[in-house]
Amino acid sequence: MTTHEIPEDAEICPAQALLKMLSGKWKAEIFRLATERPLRFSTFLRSVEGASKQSLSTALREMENDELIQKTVIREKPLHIEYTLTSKGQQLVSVFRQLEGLS
Amino acid sequence: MTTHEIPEDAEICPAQALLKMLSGKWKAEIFRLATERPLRFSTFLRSVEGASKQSLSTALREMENDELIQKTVIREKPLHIEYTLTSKGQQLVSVFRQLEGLS
DNA sequence: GTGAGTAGTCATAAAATTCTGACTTATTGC
DNA sequence: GCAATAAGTCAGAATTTTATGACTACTCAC
Repeated sequence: MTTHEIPEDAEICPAQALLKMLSGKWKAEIFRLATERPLRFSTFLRSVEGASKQSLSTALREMENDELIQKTVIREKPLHIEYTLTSKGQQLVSVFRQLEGLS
Repeated sequence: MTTHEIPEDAEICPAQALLKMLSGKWKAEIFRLATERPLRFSTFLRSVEGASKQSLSTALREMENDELIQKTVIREKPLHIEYTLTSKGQQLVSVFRQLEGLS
């Protein structure tokens, strides 16, 4: 059968793709916090009630793959990791800010 | 205990609220189709593979409550119902269009 | 080398979301 | 009245997402 392969992930609409990248219980919050300051794994868990290590870990990895955030190892007093917005992520911020004007 | 009531739905960020309104398996697609032409219940079910009556019904009701779409009874040849974007919904379209410019 | 802090992974359990299929109500054509 | 179309609702099943709790690995201070 030379089925006319319907692409499994037929994302024609960029906005739709973006919504998918930020869907899930914690991704929007992760993104928002990362706009304010570098995000750390344990800090997020402590401050955001209800979130689990597992979900956070998965969300961070997916957002990294989607190039919304990036991971940096900080070799300092307490060695740790920081997640910050990529330039792609930063670009979204200005679009989101416009939303705050609307009704 | 006069707990300093942490509002259960502390949606301070409008962008976050919007993402929530468009989260779920079919809402983005519903929204996108509604930007193109009035949306009908059975047409959606026929054209979008995998969607169930139940989910569609729920999604439409929620989006109506969120004032993204509105429901109109069309008293014509085959009496039917049309879902169209509200002005609030329309406003979002221009914001989404900007997304298409980004990487 | 022991203990504390940071950042995870893994298997399993619980919870939330979505689908299935039967049934309902209203309108229209014959 | 009878069948067809449109737009649903409802209970229960299946699927997907998220949470739990135990455990690992690395670094640093003592």
